Amino acid sequence: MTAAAGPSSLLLVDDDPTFCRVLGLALNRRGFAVVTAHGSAAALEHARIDPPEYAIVDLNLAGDFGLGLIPDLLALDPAIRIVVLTGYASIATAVEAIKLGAVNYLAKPADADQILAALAATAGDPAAPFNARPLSINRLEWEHIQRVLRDNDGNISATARQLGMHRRTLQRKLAKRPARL
Amino acid sequence: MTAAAGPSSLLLVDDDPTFCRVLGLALNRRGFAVVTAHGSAAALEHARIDPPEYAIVDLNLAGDFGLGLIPDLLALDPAIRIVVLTGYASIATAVEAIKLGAVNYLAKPADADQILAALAATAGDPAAPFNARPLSINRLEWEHIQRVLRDNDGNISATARQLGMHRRTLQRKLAKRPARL
DNA sequence: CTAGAAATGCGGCAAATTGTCACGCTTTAA
DNA sequence: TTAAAGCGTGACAATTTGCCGCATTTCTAG
Repeated sequence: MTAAAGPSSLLLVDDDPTFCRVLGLALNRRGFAVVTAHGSAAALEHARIDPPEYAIVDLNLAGDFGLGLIPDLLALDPAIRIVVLTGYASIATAVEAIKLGAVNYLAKPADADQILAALAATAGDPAAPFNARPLSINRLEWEHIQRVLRDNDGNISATARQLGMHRRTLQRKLAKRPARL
Repeated sequence: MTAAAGPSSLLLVDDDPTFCRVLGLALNRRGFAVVTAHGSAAALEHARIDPPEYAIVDLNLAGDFGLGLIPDLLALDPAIRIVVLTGYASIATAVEAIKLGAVNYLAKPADADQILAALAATAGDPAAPFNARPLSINRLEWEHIQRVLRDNDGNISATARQLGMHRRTLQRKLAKRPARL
């Protein structure tokens, strides 16, 4: 990675402007020329004009624009290395994404280093270098809770239901960690 | 599938003789010429003598022990349609399996019909089933553990350290999960 | 406007999980 | 061939979770 000759171009597709901006900045700081798009149409438009080297596609709850976007992007340029990122990960969609041509598939939350490693991953190379230290179990749990909580507009009961955990337990977890990241 | 011209040959690779026999019978009843192998070596031997049309590879151990079998089989005959079946399902290994050339990846328990559907699946032509639900806390934790464990080549002590959890606890989690899911 | 439904924030207790230490036994490295 | 690291296991205390109930406070129709 980290091209020695000029910055690599990267197309970031995600509905959420905040997430887009944060991740975009982090990638920028690591030497990528980042372009963001908030939908398939905009993403394809960008790619048509100037096909990027890499693409990060976020599958949010909104329809299936994410998976369908993969072959569309590859049709414009088969060399684009696409990584799928989603908070609603499932094995079924992971398999589908890879079959459609994505080079990797990550479940949120994923930090910039994990994403870079995913972009660099080569097919079936178990000896791939791993540099990023993984999130602790607790941290991972916290991130996930926050994300789902946000999706539910702060509704604790609904969040607990979706997470398969008791409402009381969720309350206690939230109370125990007022602020931290 | 239901092959139109004669029984299709299928290689079933699984350590567990009982599971092998049960599934083998079920597939036989559906018109497949089933050959079973209880290990990579035996599987490759069978495949070398007479490459099957289909193969079902069971990953009984977390990690890439079984995954390595995929390229080996495809090297003998690139036309083999391989489905990976495992009780230790995780997104990380699913992605790896597909990249290595498997046509599908299923989590146990799966019945014969599901497996047949998986064998028949064509690359990216069916509408992707999009699971519009976030992962449960337990599921997310499991996926993460699998990923880190893989990064550490199965080293439980190192994985526990990185995850900020006690080795004993990790062992208990690993021992408990495979039974379910 | 108002009754019923849903959500919230507690307290408490039993059940399950985790942290921790200890011991014997393989691998792996030096 | 030692020394260091890892693995599997048992046991017991410390925490955490599941699950009850209940008093308030929001929604959400009718």
